[in-house]
Amino acid sequence: MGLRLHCAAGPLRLMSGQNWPCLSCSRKDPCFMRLSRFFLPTLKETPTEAVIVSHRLMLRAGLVRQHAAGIYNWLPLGTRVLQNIAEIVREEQNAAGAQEIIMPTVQSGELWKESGRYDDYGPEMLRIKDRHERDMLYGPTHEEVVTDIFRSNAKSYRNLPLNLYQIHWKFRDEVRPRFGVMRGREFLMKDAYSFDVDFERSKHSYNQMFVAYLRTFARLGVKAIPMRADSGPIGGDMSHEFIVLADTGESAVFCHKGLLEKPAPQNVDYQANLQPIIDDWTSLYAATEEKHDTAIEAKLGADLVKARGIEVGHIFHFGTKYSAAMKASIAGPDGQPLTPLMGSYGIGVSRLVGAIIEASHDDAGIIWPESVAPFRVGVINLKTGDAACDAACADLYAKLSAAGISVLYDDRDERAGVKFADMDLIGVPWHVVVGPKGIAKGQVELKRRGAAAREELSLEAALNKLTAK
RNA sequence: CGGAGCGUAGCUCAGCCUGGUAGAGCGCCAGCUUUGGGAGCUGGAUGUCGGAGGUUCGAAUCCUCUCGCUCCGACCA
Repeated sequence: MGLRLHCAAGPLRLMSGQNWPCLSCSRKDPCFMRLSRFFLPTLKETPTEAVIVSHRLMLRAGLVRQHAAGIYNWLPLGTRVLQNIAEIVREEQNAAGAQEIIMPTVQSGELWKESGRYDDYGPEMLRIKDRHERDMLYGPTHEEVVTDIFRSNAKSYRNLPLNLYQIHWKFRDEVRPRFGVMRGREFLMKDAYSFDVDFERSKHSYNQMFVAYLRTFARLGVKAIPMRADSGPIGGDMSHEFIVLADTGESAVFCHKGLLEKPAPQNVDYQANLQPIIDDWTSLYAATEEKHDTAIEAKLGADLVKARGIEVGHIFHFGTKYSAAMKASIAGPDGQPLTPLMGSYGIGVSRLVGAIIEASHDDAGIIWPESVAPFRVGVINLKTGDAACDAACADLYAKLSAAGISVLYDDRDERAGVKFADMDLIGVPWHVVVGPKGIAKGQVELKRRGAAAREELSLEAALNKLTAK
């Protein structure tokens, strides 16, 4: 069997917009790995610096290591999860009509002086001087840059509508970074920016992102509830935060229980009027701690859900704030200058890794939703060196891989307990346990991570079951 | 940025008060024994005791400065 260790994931993958079958590299074949060759430094004990469960588990499961306060190295396992999340975000952005670009991480301060934010932004912005003493900065957000791209390249209303997005690293010099990647200083974010000719079109762009977000979070395996957020002077009702519900969330949230069961929109035509979908979701009460209304909640009675949540997305319309300040006007249909209306739409990609763990874990470790799991299936060889076990595992490994399923094969010469513990800790969704007793009867065990039950079945039956998904 | 605390082996921590030349458990390496939920025994490797300066015959320990990290608060994708 050809062992293809090609998944040395590169950061460039995060920037690409192509739909490769392998989420971790440019190869067309699926990713799989023998654990004996995979760089997975797991920890039995919890490092003292980690306080919340997702941070603890990310360190213990070997996803990340801290480099400096609020700045992390992503190890192979964490990188795979991050890339899986980014890929789902990317697919849904593309489906909604947004186009991927890459803007600089280091920006010129000049643009920020134009918009007025160079002075307004404060010490959260990391300011840098280059060798010529020019004011540079590590981008905390990209409204200025994208507006500059727009004004110097879009000429006419015919270029609209336009929605440009990137999945890129940002830096905000938080006073107090904490909670691991949930509130780091450097973080991976999807940020999209829409340009439209008038309010109605702009609202449609907003609605497109709203729907794309509902679908994105559903695919990521989390419940994210849209909640009305502060919108500033121009936004009207066009500002929403998307909050993942998790018991350990940082802030309290209140919502109608109907929102919890509402399925994400299917087969969306993004050109059609999306307003009914938005109205359907926003008609039910949902509010964060700061904005909640006890009078409304009293009327909801048993329909009220009190929970805790983590903000993972934020969309808002801000009209001509930047396009006007930066003189980004184009020719309108009547030949007169037209200042486009803009919106911006963020998803905290690296924060989502933490948020998903907060929402999905148990005492033994992480429980990944299948869509973001670093590997879909873990094959546990209980007795490495036993001819029958080795052969069965090799067979499973090859066939699962051939079927396009990412698989992690624990071929290490370790005790059973260590293998079970590690596989639970890193949260692989499906475990196939191959031991000498079972193999003698032609059987293996199939177990779903998080479920107590194990199913004994033949090797073929296990394969069929896993490849049928 | 206000308040508090911590830096000793890869991880968790003891030693510091009362100075005497570096420790434990886990992990790692080798061997044996084990083998279905983080095994047992034997042997081994590993530290500029965060850094700099000072006091002293002698500093992980006392003093000064400095860097880093964490927690609580205010603030945020």
